[in-house]
Amino acid sequence: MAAENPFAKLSASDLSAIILKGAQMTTDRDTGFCSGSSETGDELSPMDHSRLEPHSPTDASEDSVEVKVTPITLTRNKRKSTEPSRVICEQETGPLKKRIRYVPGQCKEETDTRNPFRPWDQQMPHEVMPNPAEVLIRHPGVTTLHRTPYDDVESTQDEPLALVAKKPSSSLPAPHNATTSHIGLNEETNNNLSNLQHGDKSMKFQNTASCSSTSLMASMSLRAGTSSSSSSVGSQRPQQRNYKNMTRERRIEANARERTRVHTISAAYDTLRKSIPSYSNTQKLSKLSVLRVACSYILTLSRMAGFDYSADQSSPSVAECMDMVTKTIQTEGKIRKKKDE
DNA sequence: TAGGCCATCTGGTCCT
DNA sequence: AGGACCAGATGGCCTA
Repeated sequence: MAAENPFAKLSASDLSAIILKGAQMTTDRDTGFCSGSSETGDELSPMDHSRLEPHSPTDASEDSVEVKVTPITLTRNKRKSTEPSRVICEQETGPLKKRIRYVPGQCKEETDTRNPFRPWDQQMPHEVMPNPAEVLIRHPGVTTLHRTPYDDVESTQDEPLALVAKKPSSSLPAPHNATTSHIGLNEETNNNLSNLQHGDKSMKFQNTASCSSTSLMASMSLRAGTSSSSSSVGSQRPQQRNYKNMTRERRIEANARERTRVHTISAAYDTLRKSIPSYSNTQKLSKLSVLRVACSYILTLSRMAGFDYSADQSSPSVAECMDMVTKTIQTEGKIRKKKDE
């Protein structure tokens, strides 16, 4: 039962029309776009808005209605914590970027194969992209919620940070000393120290062991599998497990799988992002915007093919769909601006 | 500087 | 039992 391709019915004129529409849209917006507060030319009239609202997936009210975000009490400022989230060591060099952004133009040669909808793109959507999970290279200063960065010259950045075997520091630092650097500690010790600072829920991992500084030191030798300086704590300590009796190693493996899974999803978003018309080459639509634009874009194409994929089966005209997708791209483009490169 | 967006870790649940 | 999927929590980056 092969699925019928609805776009197979598109005539050459239809395809050229929508391609031209998209190309014109991108070129027009590229030249005229500025910040939402200052731009005037691209603004739609209220009439246009009222006309298009019923079909627009970008209706802001959708979020407020369907996704009721109840304010969380006792929520502290993400960036203005009263106490430092972690101890910054002077030895930490380089930017503390959490992740390294992938810039296509820096990794591939310039080509002439361009998407008619996104003429600035360096490649066509169908080109095979490397698995982002494999491309991802972590910066030595990468910090995550449950890990603090460390500076180990023996660590290899080719591996996921969580899987890099760490050697214990030759000298044991005082765990509760505010001036103590995390540098040189192994991963689990960093976890513990971070947990202590953040009061994180992941301290469940410590349920089987006391959360004292002694256990922190013990975990250091446990993880490293050595008895260098903390052998006095006990070399026969059982492997730490969480509430599900999951070992630390299995937790790390699960984390890696989860990262791969999320990276796969992100890659799919990137593919979809390349497959839809966008506002300009200086912007990167958010995932939510990508979904919104894609929905309106698909609806437009389906209407051109003679189908009606609208949620309310209102059978909007192709012209209305064109306006809708244009407005969606405009609206979503204003939501987020990427700084000029 | 507040807020949006994202990546990451983690635990819970479901499925094979 | 283990993996996939999901949601919550949290910190970093970026922008208005």
